[in-house]
Amino acid sequence: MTSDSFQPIQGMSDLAVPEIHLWQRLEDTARDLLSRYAFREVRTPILERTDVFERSLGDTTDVVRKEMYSFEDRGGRNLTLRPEGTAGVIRYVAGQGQDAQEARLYYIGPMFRSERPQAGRRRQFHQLGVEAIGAPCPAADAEAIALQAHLLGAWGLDEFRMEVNTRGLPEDRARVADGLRDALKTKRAELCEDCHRRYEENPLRILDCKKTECRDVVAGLPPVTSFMSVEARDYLRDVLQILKRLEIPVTENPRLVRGLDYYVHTVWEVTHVGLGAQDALSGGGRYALTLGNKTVEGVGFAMGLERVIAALTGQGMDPKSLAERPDVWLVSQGASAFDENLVLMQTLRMRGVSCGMDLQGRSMKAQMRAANRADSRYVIIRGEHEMEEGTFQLKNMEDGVQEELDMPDLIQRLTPATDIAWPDSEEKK
RNA sequence: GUGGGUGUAGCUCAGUUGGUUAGAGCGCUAGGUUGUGGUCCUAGAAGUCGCGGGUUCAAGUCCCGUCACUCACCCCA
Repeated sequence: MTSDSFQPIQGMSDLAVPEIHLWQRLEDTARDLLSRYAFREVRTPILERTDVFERSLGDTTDVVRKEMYSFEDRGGRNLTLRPEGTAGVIRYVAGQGQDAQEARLYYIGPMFRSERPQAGRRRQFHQLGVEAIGAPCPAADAEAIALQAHLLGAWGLDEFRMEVNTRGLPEDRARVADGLRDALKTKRAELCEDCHRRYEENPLRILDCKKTECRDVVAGLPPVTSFMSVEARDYLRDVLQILKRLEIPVTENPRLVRGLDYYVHTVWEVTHVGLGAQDALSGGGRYALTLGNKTVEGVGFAMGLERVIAALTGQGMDPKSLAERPDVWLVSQGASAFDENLVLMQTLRMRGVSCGMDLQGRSMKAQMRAANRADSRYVIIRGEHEMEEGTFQLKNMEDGVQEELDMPDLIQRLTPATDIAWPDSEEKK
């Protein structure tokens, strides 16, 4: 039933079983790998002053103009739910002064954009972002790209494609726009309606228009780098050279465009074939961001985790298979066995054994069904007979083999790790 | 913000040209086996047919509105 009162608000999802297993695995492997690359986590607030985003993303970008969740708080301050992660991290770094000149930081968390949801696009979505602050040189860019490729590989992603381009220096931006307008002047009539608008507003965008008529026109254009300074071209060349030596497979794409205003020099994007219209798993680049009287330079990328998960499940990864199974399910017949099992369950858990039992005192058949549903490896059965004898039935749920054991043997069987010390005073009450 | 598609049990979906008490499969609960799951058989619980209005003797079915979901555009991860 789709009852409105049980539905999260538009474009926001509850992340729960079974997908949550995949989320947790992604986060675990990411944290592990990022620390191997000497990046440290930072958790900045989800809410920032609106101008933090306006100034860093550029107040002409769509993200700022029409996609932000902004509101006034009780003190009349203008606040915004973060639409991306870089701005907040830069705000943090800028406030740290000298100490953070060479910060290597990552974040994982929710971002908010008030767009119409579709496949691969939510209003609340999650990004893992990496920011290498300082070290404004090609090696830093190459390292970030290498890390990105490593991360995607560690997650088990197969068919992703990494494309690299440059935005050039800030002063190259106008030159590129002018150069493109000039080159397109005679062919304007052949462009689509949207691209007519883009010709004025942002000719760079024409380069990644999906319409065939525009693609034909774009194919005949000189590469954007030809409008840029020698410095910009050399920088890109160096980055690509290092990547080659690191054996990171990337494709140079002179038509790759990235939307946010803060990018300079290297930009890149990762796409995946199985994703539909929103096929970008990740985007990144070098940036220079000015906040207050301070400019922070860095290189980084952000990955859309929903999209990574969509790509992985599209590849056949089953979140259910990642669920942890309990070691033991305790089944009891009779009130005293039930009481003793409650105590045994607690003891087992204290010893590192994962276990569960039916707490409602239902029939044995129902308890066995529950054990099966929980996908438990073993079942411990205690009835009147076992209570009298002081024994336990241990049943292996995979092969159905069942044996009667006393407490020391039972403990032996359930604690594979020898370093778990079982007190021999483990008495039944 | 714009356009298309879809809303019937927890899930996936049937539902004839409007015509009695709205169906199936899976799942769930219980029984067949009063001490044993996963297979099988039987029974049961579970639906304001998204919501509101209209047409009609009669609406899950037709009309209008609305909400939600979904896909795409713009743009972006």
